[in-house]
This record gives sequence, structure tokens and C-alpha cells, in this order.
Amino acid sequence: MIPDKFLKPYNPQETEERIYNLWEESGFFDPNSLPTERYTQSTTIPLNAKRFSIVMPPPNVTGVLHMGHALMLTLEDIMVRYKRMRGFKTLWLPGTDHAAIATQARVEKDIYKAEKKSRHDLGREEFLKRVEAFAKESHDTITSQIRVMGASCDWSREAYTLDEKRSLAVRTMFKMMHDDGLIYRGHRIVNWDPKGQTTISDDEIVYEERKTKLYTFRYSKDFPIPIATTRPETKLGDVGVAVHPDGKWKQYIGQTFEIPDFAGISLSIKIVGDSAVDPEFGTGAVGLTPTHSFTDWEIAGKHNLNKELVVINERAKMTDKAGPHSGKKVAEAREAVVAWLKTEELLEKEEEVAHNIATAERTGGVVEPLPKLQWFINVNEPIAEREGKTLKDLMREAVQSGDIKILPDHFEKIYFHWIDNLRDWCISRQIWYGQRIPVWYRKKAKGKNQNAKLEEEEIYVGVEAPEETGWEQDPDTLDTWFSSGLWTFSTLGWPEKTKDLEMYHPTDVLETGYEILFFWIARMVLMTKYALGSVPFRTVYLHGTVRDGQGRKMSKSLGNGIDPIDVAKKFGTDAGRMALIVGNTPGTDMNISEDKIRGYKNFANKLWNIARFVVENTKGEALEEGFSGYTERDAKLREERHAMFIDVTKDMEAYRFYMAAEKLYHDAWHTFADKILEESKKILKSGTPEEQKSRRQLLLHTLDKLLRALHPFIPFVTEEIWQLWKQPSAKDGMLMVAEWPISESL
RNA sequence: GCGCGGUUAGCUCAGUUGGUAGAGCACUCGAUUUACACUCGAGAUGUCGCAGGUUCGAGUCCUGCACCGCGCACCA
Repeated sequence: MIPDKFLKPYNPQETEERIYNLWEESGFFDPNSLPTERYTQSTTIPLNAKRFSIVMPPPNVTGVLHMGHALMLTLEDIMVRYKRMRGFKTLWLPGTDHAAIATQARVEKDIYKAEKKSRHDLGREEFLKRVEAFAKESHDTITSQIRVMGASCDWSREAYTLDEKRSLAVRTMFKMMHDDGLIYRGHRIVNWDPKGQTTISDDEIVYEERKTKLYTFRYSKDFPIPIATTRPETKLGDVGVAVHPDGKWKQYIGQTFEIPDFAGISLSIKIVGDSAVDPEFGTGAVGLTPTHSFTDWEIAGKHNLNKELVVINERAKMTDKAGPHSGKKVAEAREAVVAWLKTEELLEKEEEVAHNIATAERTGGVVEPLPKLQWFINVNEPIAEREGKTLKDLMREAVQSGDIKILPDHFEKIYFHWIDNLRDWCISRQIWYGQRIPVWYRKKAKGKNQNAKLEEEEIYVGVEAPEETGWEQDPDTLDTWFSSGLWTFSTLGWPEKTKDLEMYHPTDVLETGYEILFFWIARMVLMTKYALGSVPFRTVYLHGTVRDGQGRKMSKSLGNGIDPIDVAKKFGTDAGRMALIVGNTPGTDMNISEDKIRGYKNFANKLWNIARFVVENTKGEALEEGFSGYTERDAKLREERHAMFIDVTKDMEAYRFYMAAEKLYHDAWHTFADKILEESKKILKSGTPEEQKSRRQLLLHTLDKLLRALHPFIPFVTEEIWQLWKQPSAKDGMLMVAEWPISESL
């Protein structure tokens, strides 16, 4: 009568993998395979019908899952399981991200450690083989770990940002944007990472505050304006000085000073007036180094100053333009210039200041601004097909109009602020692992002249390579966020017009960490509004960072990390999921400790014993639909549960999962178990037959509904109890596809 | 510099539209062998950062301040 299993404590280790396999083999992760009677009748294209879709933010194939992934997977699985139980044809599409620069950097490091070889020693082809092997292994680990988390995603639709279909989408998008004049190749100052030997976007920069020296000097004895700088070595590339048009130096505007000897080279310094200069700050004048400073490049452009004088190269060494300093590292050149200024008595002041230096997010290299020929996306170009709006406009209006809602909503302000400050997006990278830029070049003799010096370059931009010979593809790859930007629709089959695309796009929710709001969310809005004219998702749910018990970031060096797979082994996935959800509001960082997780392991066992009690005390009696013989007391208890479920459903609809989880936890443990089960002991022992019958039905009813409501949060233990208790004869009887405890639509 | 968030019980945090402060952990006392020791019952603990204001009533709304954290910009 009572399954023996109930006589022992709940054992997640024995249960979870078996239950996951049961779900996966049922095929119900694929919305097309959901039981027809509940799911397909009401669902037709186009998609005003009951369907729900989430595309999983693809974990990077750089290693293993961490607690942040566990939180993401739990939140998404809760939404997906909830909607599925509510009768929505539900798709959760999983995938992984090649994470170009991150993966390449990781593999380069490994290879260097083991073999003392660089990627150049191996060559492009061999190196890519190594990266792919690493990515494959990492992928396999990650996808099996996603299964351990209980994620009910549709593996039959799994995607990779670098697989064939996604590559086609990327090339198609590149061509479209190029044809519309949104992608251009330009010689501009970019962020160069000397360590990674590649350009990076503005968003890939991390500022670090360091102490540095601020030097105030003059180019020569008779130069009238003192100049301050933290980088004396770049002054070898100065072509001018900018002062405020109405400031104290305005009398010099328009003059050019020839400096025959500045630390061994000659300079020609023109004084220009520009309102970008703050007359109150520093000396009220800025030495202009157009090739090694973003603002100087802009100012130089406005005043037609020389933008060719490059004194630092890609290896962060001085070029031959630096005269006697040529070949020196920047730090050495800095010392040399400072020493020279001292000897010549041109150094007026030397002070210690706190200074933000730009470093590359992935490699930690100190970013060197350099002018280079790169590919960019123009965010300020009006697009004819989009009513003359710019990409910035499209990003802004998607949120302004309310088509996209961001939770918590204060991130909307941060989003707008970012757009306001956005510059053209540099999308070309000098790394090997990634989407190769779909551009080909061919040298062509100009006119009839056969002189090789008069060749000009032809450019071909296409989805496929040109058929004629003689073309060479651009060696660069695309910023990984270019392919990520297409994720919601490239995964559904775009550029083909697939049924999936029609059915599941726009997706309903994009759930991810707030730290990639700009990197990813904004880029998805950009790409989707441009390519499809629609938004990629309706709601953005941003979760916070998972920290340790004391609120510290989890890190390898601190050794305070909690591994979600260890949690699953030690306490069960359900316990870990519950611990991540209760008390976790969107946008707020949360702390998690083993103590907290242990508490929810106990909860799973509590639920297990509640079920045991109910099964033991109802002796095989079935739950009777429409039973009407409840006593007054039991009818009231039933009503209270119903009200609680309505309350919880409202929380679910409003994305208050932390609250729904806590209410269910409290109701199951401290009301159902502590009060209702306790008083049932007396009733079932000494009540009238009517009272006993009523109470048995109440117990069956309440357990049934509680299991349903708790399933999205703790899917394994609820399904296991359900299977043991109900012993469904067909897979349709699984809790995973059972109805949510209430049917009211709220 | 501009902007955002936080400040509530010893700890970690909830508190949806203003109506006599909540949870988990920790703590104290007690219970118990037929659902569960991965247990049960009882209990203690907070001038809700500070100062004003609006209101019959403020943890909740408004203003100012302090401290902590974050984003962006500047970074000559």
C-alpha cells in the first residue's frame, strides 16, 4: 500500500537524475510534443494564442557552470514550468556561446602553460582546432550540468553561436547592415589591447584606479603655456595645444610654435581654441596627441591637425617616429622623456594623483588608444527602411514605448543613459576564434598601367564567398556580441522564415544578470528592431550577483565559491533552487550559504513526509473531483488554501517568485503540516465517518494542489512524490504537464 | 561631476497600492519513540541610518544630510 520508499528519508541523489531522464524521454520539453488535448488546440499561428517562449542566455564555453548560471536556470525553469502547467505551449530554447575573446584567451593561456607556445607558433588552423576541441569538451560539461539543474529546456532545438545556422544568420545580418550603410570600414582611433593583440569595444573596458604621476611641463623654454600630462611619452606625438576660446590663453590661438628639439625630435605645435577644454581645470590647456587619445583625436579633427603622427605601436612600444626613443617600451620612454625634461629644466611640477586607467576586461592588458582601420556599426545613421530612425532611436523607443519592460524598472534609466553616451560600435577583432568577417578583398591594377604601385583594392561583401579567384577574406573576426545580438531569432531559424520564428518570436522573457544589460540586451534590441522591426522580448528580468554568506563575490582566490554541482550532490538540486529563489528580488545581489541550502533540503524531506502521512492515512482512497461532503471546518481550510494559491498565482504573474516560494514554503510546512496534519490525527482516530471522509478528501486535495504549485520551484521531489503516489499509467500523467492548482486567469 | 540602489531583529534579507513590524539561520526553555531529529511546541530580540515635512495615521510618500555599494562620464 505505502511505497517502501516513503519509509526512508527523501534521497535526492537517488532521485534527481532518474526523474530528469523521465522528463527528457517524455518529449514534453519540445512544445510540439506536448499532449495534444491540452496544448495544441488553442495554439495556432499567428501567435495571439497561448504560447510562451524563452531563449536561454547561452553560457560561455569557457569552463563550467557557476552559481550565477544556477540562478538563471532556476528562474527561467520556474517561469517555463509555470507557464507549461498553465497550458501554454512553452518553448525554452537552450544553447551555448563561443565567447570569442574569452575562449581564445583561455585556450591561449592553457597552451602557453603546457607547451610555452603562442597561437602564432601553432598557426591559425592548428590553433582553431585546439580551441574547438576545448569548446566541445566545455560544451558537453555545461549541457550535462544544465540537466543537473533540472532545466526543462528543449534540447532538440539546441543552438551554438558559432554553428552553421547561426553563422549564416551572422553573415546575412552583416551584409544587410552593410548594404544599408550601417556597417562601415573606417580609420579611427580604437581601444587596442596590447596583451590580447586586438581591438575591443568601449564596453569591454574596465577602469582601475591607480596612483600615477601628473607632470606639468613646457615643450621648450619659450613656450608660453604649461601643459599637464600623466603620459609624457605620448607628448612625442603632440601636434597642438587646445585652450578654451575665451580662456586666459586665448591670445595665442592660431599661432604655431616650432620646437626644434623635444626629447630628441622636432615638434610643430599649433594652438587651437576649443570649448571642450575646461579653462578652470589644470593649466587650462591640453596638449593634443591625436593618435593616442580619443578626445584629442576629435579635437584634432575639428581643427585639421595632423592625425598621422603615431608614436606607439600595437606592442605598446615606441615607433620610429619617436626618434631616439624608437623601440622602447612606453614605460621606458616615459622615464626618458621625464629625465630629459628635468635636465632641460622644463618640468615645472610633479604630483601624485589617483588616475583611472583603462584595462581590457578579458586579458587585463592596459588599453592603448590607437588609430586603426576597423569595421564599425554606425549608431547615428538614419535608416530609410525604419522611417529615418537611427539604431540609437530604435533602441531607445523599444523601452520608451513600453514594448519592452525592464525589471526592476530603475534599470531603464541606466539603459537610456548608456544609449545617450553610445559611440559607434567597433565590431572587428584581431582574434581567430569567432565569426569571420564576410568581406573579401582583391588587388586590381588601376587602368592600363601595369605598375604594381598603382593597384587599388576591390571589396566584396557577401553572405557567401565570391566565386572568382584572387579574393582574400578579411582575417578579422566579429565581436562575440554581434552574434549574441541575433540570439532570439537566429535560434529560431532566421534568416529563413520558419514556423518557429512565426510562433515563438518575439520571445516573452529575457532573464539574465544586470551586468550584461549593455553588452547583450541593448545589442539584441538593436539587431532585432533593425532586422525584424520587432522587439526581441517583452520583459527583461534582471537578476543580481550571487555572493557568499558574507556578501563577498565568489572567487577562486578567496576560495569562497559554492559549486552548484556540489550543492546538487550534497543537498539536492531542489534545495539549491529554493535557496536561490527565496528572498531574492530582481536586480539585487543575494547571498547564499550552505546553511541556507541545508534549510531547504529539510523542506524537501518535510514535503516527503507530508506525502507519506497523507498516503498512509487515506489508505488508497482516491481524490474525488467535485466532492461536496466537506465539513464546515474542512471547507474553510480548503477555501484558505484556494485563496493562498490565487495569491501565489498573482505573485507568479508579477515575477515575484521570491514571494510565491516563501508563501508556499510557509503554507506547506507551518499550516498544512504543523496545523492541518496534526489536527487530522484526532479526527481520523475519533471523528464521525463523515468527518473522517471529509478530512481524507481534504488531505488528498491539499497535497495534490501543493505538489502542483511547488513543482516549478522544486521539480524533482514533487514529481517523485507524484509518481509514487499517483502512479500514472501514461506519461501524460506526469506532474510536469499537470494543471496549475487554479485555473482562473489573473 | 551626473545618475542609480541600499541602510529594518545577533547574521542574511523580505515587507506589492501608507493602516498597531516579518521570514530563515542563530539563541533560550521545553517535548517526544507510529509522517518527519532532515522533528515538534513555547519564547526573547528592532526609537525600520539621521533630521525635517505631508497625513487621522509613514518602514512605506516628499525634502535635506550621512555612510555603504554600483553605473556612466571626466581623467589635461
